Amino acid sequence: MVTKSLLRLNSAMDSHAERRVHEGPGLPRAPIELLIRKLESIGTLSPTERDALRRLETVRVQVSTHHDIVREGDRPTTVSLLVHGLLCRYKIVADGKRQIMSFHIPGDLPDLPSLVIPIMDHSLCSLVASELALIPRAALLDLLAEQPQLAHLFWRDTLVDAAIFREWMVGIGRRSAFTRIAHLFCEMIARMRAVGLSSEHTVELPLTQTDIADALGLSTVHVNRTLQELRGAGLIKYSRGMLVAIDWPGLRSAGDFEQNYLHEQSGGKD
Amino acid sequence: MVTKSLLRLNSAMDSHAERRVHEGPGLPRAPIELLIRKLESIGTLSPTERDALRRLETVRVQVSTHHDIVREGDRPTTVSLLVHGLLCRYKIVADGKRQIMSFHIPGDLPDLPSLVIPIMDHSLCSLVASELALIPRAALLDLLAEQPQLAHLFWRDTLVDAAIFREWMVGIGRRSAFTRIAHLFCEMIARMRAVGLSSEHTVELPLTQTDIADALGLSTVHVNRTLQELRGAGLIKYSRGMLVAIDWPGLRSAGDFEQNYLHEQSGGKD
DNA sequence: CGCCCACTTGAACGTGTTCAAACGTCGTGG
DNA sequence: CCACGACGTTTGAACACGTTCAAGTGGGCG
Repeated sequence: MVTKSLLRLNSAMDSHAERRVHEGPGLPRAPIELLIRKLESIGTLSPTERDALRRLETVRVQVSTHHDIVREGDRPTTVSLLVHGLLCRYKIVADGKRQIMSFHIPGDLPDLPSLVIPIMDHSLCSLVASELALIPRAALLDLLAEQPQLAHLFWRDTLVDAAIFREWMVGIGRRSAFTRIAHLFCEMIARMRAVGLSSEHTVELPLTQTDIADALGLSTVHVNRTLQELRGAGLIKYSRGMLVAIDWPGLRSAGDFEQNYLHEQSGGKD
Repeated sequence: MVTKSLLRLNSAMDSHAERRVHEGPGLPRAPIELLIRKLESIGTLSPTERDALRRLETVRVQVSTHHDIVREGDRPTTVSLLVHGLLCRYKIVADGKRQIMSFHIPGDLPDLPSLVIPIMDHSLCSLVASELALIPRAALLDLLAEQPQLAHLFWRDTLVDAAIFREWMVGIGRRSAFTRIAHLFCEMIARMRAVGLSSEHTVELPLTQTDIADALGLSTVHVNRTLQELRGAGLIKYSRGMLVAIDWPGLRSAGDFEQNYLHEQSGGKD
């Protein structure tokens, strides 16, 4: 189901739902450090490259829940780095159903593809109130032209992205609802661990059951019942946006989860 | 269903199912010209870039039906350019079901991602007897290091690839079998038109019903019945590997097909 | 306090699956 | 030349996983 808020016509660039703050040096949790950590989770950065990244200037933006950051057909002039919150890519099909194609956690650059393919073929929206750091497209293009190894790493990031799409396709096409949901939870936990956003097997994942349904091609009713099964099987606890994998090995095997497609640099810890 | 042939243990590099021919100059239908046409369908090439591409040396290889060209876990040392035939990317899930994630037509570089992510997270196999031109990985890396614009275009190619994954996800997740199959046919026709492999709305597409089922997350039985519906609705003819869109506008609307996600350079003709 | 939204539950329904069998075609070998 | 096997396609019938519709509960926030 598509919510009214998803269809609002205000664009990210002129919305009152945003608050913009120019980023000075020395602010806590500097966005670029998050990006560096993300890039280092899938590859290596030289000190020169790290410094070059740190010289990027960004504009911090706050967006409210269910705010479209970019929309299908847009030609964004900035690339969004997610600092805090949760985003998703989605498309609406002919009869109004929504398909979510990916979730994005802090450190991600969900509209990085627009650097190379200027026109968006899908929309990007916040699932909770979130904070972004906008990187001007031109500045990033200049940086990548100067630093070919960095360009390679950004390319790599978009390829890991594609690998995640493929894995979701396998799930939607060939796995049961139970396995699909377990797999999604494994993936989100693994990705968050890789960038330090998880303690033990607990993560903050404020998805509604509708979000999960739209991501996995299910109905909310069935998601609800399947979540109860997962809880009943002693695999997870999940309430008020906190997901705990009580039985991590059990969840992995229930979800048929093989971490290799995430292409993490320093192989997972378990 | 997974066929025995998909599980054979011979690898592309040592199989008797291959015949290798070193590529001399002046052979008819030079593989690189195909690649150039493909790249020009999604962007522009300068004369310098075209010449640089033409200096790539390739090894021609023939592979038989259902031959694994690269397999999950491999680290290929060449990048495959499909010259003739039809390939697919696939994964096998825990209970033995196969999910096909993409089809590849002549001009495609299905394992291009291995240039940047050396280890394969899925397999690549031929659906009919096919011909490849293998480009040494190192040579291609050198070329892209010298020609940043060309590197951008290859990046772009992998991003269009990802856009196709997303569109398939939407289909598998949120569209009916009828719409899904119609959409697949539209996509294949559009892609083949873009590289000149289609006359009118007729294409050679030697897929079995099992291939279609595994690509769209359906059973072969249901694919069979849905194909009969598509024929009955006067939208297509499809036999012996030749697909004809009798009613192209009808097929497009039945398939909820919006061409934009293919990001073709010179906007489709209809 | 009252509304909105997310979650939960029940029951009927339907799209697509599974199992089973038969048919046609093509290539191979006796 | 025909018998045979392999494979793809077609059909029937029972079944199941997940959907849809509908109603009601619960919590957070203005």
